[in-house]
Amino acid sequence: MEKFLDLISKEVQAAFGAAGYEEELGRVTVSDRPDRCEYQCNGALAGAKKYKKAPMIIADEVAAHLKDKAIFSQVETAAPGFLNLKITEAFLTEYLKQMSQSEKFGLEMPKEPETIVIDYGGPNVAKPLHVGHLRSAIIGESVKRIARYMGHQVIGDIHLGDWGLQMGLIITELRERCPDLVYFDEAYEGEYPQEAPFTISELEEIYPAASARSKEDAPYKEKAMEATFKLQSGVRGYRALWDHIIRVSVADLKKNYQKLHVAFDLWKGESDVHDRIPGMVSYMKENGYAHESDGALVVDVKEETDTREIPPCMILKSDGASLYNTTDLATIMERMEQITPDQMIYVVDKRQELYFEQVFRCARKTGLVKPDTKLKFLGFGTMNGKDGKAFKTREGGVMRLETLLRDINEGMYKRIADNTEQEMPAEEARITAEQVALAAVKYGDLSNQASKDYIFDMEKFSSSEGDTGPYILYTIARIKSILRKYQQQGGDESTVSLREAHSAAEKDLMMKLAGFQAMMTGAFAETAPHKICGYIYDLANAFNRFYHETKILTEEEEAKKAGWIALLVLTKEILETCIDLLGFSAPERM
RNA sequence: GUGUUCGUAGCUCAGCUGGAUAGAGCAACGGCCUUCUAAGCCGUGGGUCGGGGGUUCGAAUCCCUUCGAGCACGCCA
Repeated sequence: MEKFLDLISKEVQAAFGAAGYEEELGRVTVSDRPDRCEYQCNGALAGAKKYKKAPMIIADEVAAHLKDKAIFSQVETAAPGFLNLKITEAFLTEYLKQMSQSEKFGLEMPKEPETIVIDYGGPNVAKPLHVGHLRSAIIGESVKRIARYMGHQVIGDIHLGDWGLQMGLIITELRERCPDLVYFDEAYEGEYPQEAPFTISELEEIYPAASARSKEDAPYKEKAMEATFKLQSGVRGYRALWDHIIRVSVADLKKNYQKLHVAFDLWKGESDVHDRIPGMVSYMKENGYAHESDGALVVDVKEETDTREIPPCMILKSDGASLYNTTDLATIMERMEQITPDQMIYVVDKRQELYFEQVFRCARKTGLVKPDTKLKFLGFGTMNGKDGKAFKTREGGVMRLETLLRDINEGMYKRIADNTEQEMPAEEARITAEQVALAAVKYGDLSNQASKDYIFDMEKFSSSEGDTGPYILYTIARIKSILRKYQQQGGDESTVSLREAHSAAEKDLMMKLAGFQAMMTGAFAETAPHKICGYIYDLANAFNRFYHETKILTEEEEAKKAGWIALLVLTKEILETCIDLLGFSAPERM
């Protein structure tokens, strides 16, 4: 289905053409002045210079060609050259009917779907998730769902930090504590135990301990580096231990991401491309891309148009070891081989922008990707506390994600338990609390532009007043409640049909619904989940206004009531679709 | 130092491919429940869009400059 605005624009563009002007000028937008019109076109103003004519004259000429068009109920011109339009109820209603009968509300699917890899999450194994991981997960998940809904083939890759010194540190610390473990017996040739010699809680304690010690204890750090080397060169016992670390850790990560409604298609990590690195490095050397600089191996990525010096992309450190760049490039190489995506999107802290610029340029220059493969950096800002500084616990430490979510859930549970309006069993209250809490957190994050820092204010996010997740859920729960009662009255949702609006509020709601496709297209094109938030907030407002002035279930005229029910169904479906794209869901009641 | 992002109401944020009177929410104040969820709705007050200059018929939006804040700048990720 064509977008609503495009259909209107088409008419106006044709009118511009008929009046002897270029059709491009006829682009229509939603009105800035709802007191005067519903849609507006500024083309006459834009065309005034080109045609050396007063904009008002152009506007009047175009208006003359629009007067008898069936889709407009009002065509007016206003100084200095605005074209003010209102559309007919019939046209709007017909459009919404088609929308409600179409797959994905008539959203047009791409002729050639893209394959897109989204790299987000990026946790390290053996380390608990903390609030720093929240944004990547929330934004990445939403971007993934949006792209998928738009008809593309999307693969989410968690890209674990599962290689390197951190692993050596854990192994070293384990060896200090339990030197008798069979994994450290180099003479051992038998099978290693199935059971890991540690739990996730132990693992989470071991890493920080080892990390802290390595900073003060040089010989210890030596051992850790040696352990890292042994692991990477494939020493059996170390690999077996590493396998345990990964398994225990991944199981825990899955559990935690599941609570966030975040699901990855690929659980790849840095270790997956380890074997590929030597080949990639020699490829870069042999083809003259890489050269030595201060002992390190680098690829120059400067370009003439640069306004500043872009440092070269380092492939190997001067001690010959690989680094993050190396595994990232090797990962790109592997993806091109195995998936051949049209686009790769990295949802990463914005402070890494320069770094990724180097990696992308290097990948392009060395032919790791095709010339038309898009590499996109989606950098997000910092999550700050109410003081405007980086979000911390009261004690000043890094807050674990689990702790944060637990606190929010508890607060929300109390809120529900205290609610006298809706009494619900404890079990339902618990599930509802989790749903509302997740909506609060995600909406609070996603309603801000991803690239900006934002203030994480849980009190504000979990309030149902204003532009918040709970407000959206409340609106949906309200609609669901009416639909339930309608069924109890013996009504059948599946047979109802939309009717023309009887009030301004109803028409406004209908026009908001009609804007769904344009909004989705924009949100996808700009990888901007906050546009969905803005849209559903407007939509929820429009619905609540309509709700307050309209008594639906007590309406005596059955056809009228059925028309409203149809409108509610469509509103609910669009709201639920949108929140699903944001990564949360609504309860039946709250 | 170089580069980059940002500066919009008391607070938190939209708007930024130039268009009419710069929008929300919170906070403040005032209304609306014997009828579909008041976690709601309606209303009032509140702004030199950091400052200055420029381009334009028209600038929060584009350009320059200046002040202020954040961030990044080869062997971390």
